[in-house]
Amino acid sequence: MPLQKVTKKEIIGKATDVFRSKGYHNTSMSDLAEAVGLQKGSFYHYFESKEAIMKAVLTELKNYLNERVNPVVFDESLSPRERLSRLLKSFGKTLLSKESGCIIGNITLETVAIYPDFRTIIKEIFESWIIALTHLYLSNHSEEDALKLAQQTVIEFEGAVMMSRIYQENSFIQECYQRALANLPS
Amino acid sequence: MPLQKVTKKEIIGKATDVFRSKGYHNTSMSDLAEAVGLQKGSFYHYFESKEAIMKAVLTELKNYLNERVNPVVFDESLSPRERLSRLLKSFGKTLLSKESGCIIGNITLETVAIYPDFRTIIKEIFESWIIALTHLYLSNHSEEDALKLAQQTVIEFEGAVMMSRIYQENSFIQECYQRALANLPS
DNA sequence: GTCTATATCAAGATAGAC
DNA sequence: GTCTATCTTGATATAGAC
Repeated sequence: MPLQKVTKKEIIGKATDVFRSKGYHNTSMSDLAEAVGLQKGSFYHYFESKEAIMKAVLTELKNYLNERVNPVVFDESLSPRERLSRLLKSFGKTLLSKESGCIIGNITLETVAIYPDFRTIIKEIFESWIIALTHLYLSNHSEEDALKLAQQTVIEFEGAVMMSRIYQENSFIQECYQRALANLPS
Repeated sequence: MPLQKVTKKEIIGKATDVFRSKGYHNTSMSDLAEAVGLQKGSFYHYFESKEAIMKAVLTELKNYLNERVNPVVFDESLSPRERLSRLLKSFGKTLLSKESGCIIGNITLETVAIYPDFRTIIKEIFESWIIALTHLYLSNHSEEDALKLAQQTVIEFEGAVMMSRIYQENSFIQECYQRALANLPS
């Protein structure tokens, strides 16, 4: 029996990069197979369709963010500002690449109208992120204001990533981080 | 000689709607032809490729915004706040649809890494918009602040449109308008 | 579990009749 | 200027050998 070349988790990781840089419709099953060193036919042993692998990528992102990234907001040994700083940095590390932008943003605009399943997972990702941010902003804002600020931070994050790709410079994202931090006491 | 069914301008108008709702890669030449009531083969009489029609759509948007939308910022018979309000409304009317979001945002994330020509036109669109917004914000801000606020307004606009599509509600865009208006004296 | 081979279909684009 | 017919390619997906 032949050697197993990859694990499902490894495939999901590589597929994440491919989808982020090429988008959904412009990514072929060959692209995905090649990225993990499999023949196209072999790829179907792990995922039955392109929709299935995309869903697995989104679900893995959601789980990772909920288990490894969002919980930092409850670390009371750190100042709210420090927690926000770490949250934003981790989010960037998980979702962004310098050349390709945000995988969630890229996939959202391309698929939200066509694949309700994708939209559901993406919505959950944004919802937990907004909850985490709201928790931090509550340290010096009313509940209503904290929620609005959290939504605004997410909105600016995605908008800034788009602008950074058009202008090919990072300053928009940096300033977005700074504005978010300015919402908390220093 | 056969009847001419459509003009180039009409095609560009219909194609704008199709590209906005289906994106670039998921739009086929058949989709475009069908939208204007032509056979696929006939469509090539007007545009030699999908890239060409997309470029024409972006260029037309750019020209329309520069000639018909952005100039409102120089209408000194109106208050800066009223001018901003009209500018934002016209931008929305030109670029957005309730179901499909912003054509510029949609096309940007999908093509910016692949088609430098698209990126050039899109960048010009954002640049003129930022210039127009900066002009308005100059009425009560320093040059540096006005530019930052203008960039922030654009960023929030695109981010808010994305969020409004995920959550399927309009409030994000409304609040984005309100925040922009709050930058000017009432 | 991986491979090669292949079925099926739709895409972008062209040719030529009217 | 529009049509039908067609070429060519690349896509998703499946079948079956090893």
